[in-house]
Amino acid sequence: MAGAHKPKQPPTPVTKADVARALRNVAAMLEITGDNPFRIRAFENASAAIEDLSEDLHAMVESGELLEVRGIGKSIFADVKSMLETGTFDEYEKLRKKVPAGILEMLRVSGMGPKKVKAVYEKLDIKSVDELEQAGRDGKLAVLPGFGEKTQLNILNAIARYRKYAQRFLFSVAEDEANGILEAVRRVKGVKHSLIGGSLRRHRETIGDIDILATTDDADPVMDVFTSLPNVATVIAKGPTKSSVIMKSGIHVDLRVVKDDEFAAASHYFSGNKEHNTEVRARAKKLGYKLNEYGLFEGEHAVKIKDEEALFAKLGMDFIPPELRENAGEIEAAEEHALPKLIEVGDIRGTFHCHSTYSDGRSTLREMAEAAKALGLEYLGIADHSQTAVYAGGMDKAKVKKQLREIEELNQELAPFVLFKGVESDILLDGRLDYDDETLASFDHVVASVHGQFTGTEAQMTKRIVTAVSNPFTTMLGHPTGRVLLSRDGYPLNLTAVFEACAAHKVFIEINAHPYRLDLDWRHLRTAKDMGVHFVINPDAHHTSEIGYFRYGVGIARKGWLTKGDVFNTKSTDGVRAALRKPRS
DNA sequence: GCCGTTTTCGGCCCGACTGTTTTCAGTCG
Repeated sequence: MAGAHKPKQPPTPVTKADVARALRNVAAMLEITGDNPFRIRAFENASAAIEDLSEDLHAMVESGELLEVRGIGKSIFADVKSMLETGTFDEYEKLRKKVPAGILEMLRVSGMGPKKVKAVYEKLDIKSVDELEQAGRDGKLAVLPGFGEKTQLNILNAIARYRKYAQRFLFSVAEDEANGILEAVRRVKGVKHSLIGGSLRRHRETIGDIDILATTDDADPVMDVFTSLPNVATVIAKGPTKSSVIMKSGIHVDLRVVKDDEFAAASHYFSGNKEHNTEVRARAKKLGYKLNEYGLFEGEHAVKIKDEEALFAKLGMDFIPPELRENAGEIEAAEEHALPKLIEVGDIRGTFHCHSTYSDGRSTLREMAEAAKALGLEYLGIADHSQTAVYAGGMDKAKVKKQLREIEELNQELAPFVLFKGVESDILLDGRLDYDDETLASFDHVVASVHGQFTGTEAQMTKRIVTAVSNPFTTMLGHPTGRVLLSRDGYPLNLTAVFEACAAHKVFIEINAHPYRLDLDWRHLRTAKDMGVHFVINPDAHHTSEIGYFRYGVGIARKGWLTKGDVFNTKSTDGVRAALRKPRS
């Protein structure tokens, strides 16, 4: 019966992101209809669980494996299955009839929660952000019960901010802003500890807002300094323990202030994602404690904790590095003493995939080499664009010869520092590389990358990349999915097939560390590693100032649970040289 | 709706700030 009204098979395959969005929308609509809060959370949790899956969703539903994922029970499993097969599910359709489409958008306006959205919808028939703005201008919001002049003004301001800054910020941009604020906070007399928390400390690839934590016995001066920083555009809230501002850049910043002996609990509290924190607090409760941002409590009395390490120990866990605090299995691993020893920036001894003035780089080979040396690196892999990349000044064969000669001369002069000879070869439409074998053989390494014609189907793009990876001259797969953060999704790809090919042909998968890319995504690293893939962290530098980007890639590698041994460019120069001399078949 | 050394029912994390309130609801993280 119900099936008769279901839409037909959707025209495009339903993706993981589609399912996660649908579940999140269900949660939002349930909030507005005033459903059981725990039921709402179940849908939110399920949405997050689906979003973080690294394996193929269709396969997991097919095999029933999805039921093993924490947060997915029988009911939501059925919803997901229905969504994959028909494009929707009953609960979703039922709610969509009750809650008009534009209403969910209003939830994204800061200060508009489910109750207020429901109130303006029911009392004023407001169904969109546009209508909400109009009502505010007409003074209609202020007269609603529970609303007032101030609330109306706040909503109008929040709409303006929502319009201007609906987007997120690159990690690198947010980090620079946060460091500036942190410095100012640290200079305030009486501040003992301070740190950048939140998603920045977890090294997320994009950042919604900045969280800063400071400890002092006298909060007022810190809050005064913070809320009157020259780059602050608006003060949203100011209290003795928490203040919020919007910077001129549009980034929202929270400052939390606690007492010095509360630092350990607070720094944990302000670093994990919501799910990690909820989970750890539940663990604490089970052990008879209460955990909040001020400490770990046994009844009324606070347990003395010196640092985060001691806090985890009290809860029967090893220290969980901040990057892992995403509730992705780290809590269980910490209890079983099974967390990996994560790679560190200092483990990196050189890096590859760097451009020079031979293609679209802005620094010469010599400048690049000297900058790498100054960073303490032992080697640098040059990989300028290949001849098809005309837009980027790609090298024809004559230019390649000239560059290789210049590199050899520089190596004589700069030894023991080494420039490795390489190229970033375009992967052509049929998967071939961009030079004849003789030219390819003259390089120490070949980074194979897709730079154009992204519009193929998943099957076509996968075949194209697998073909390139199977080429005996390919050493590394550059920016594997081609995404550009905040602007472009990657091309459709069967990553499982790509990982298989890379493992089989011993091709390194690049973690492109350029702050705009951070590709491969950290969510896939564990799966790839389990399939036997090794990685290389490359800055994709086009200027001397960009070589150091590899540290962003290390952050991503850490989020993906990688160790020093998983990453090629932690090897010494000799180790790298030996590995690059792989047999050409 | 999910989950289980609290195990198939009965729980489910915790606190700060604002604005509209005469004691607290709503929102946020």
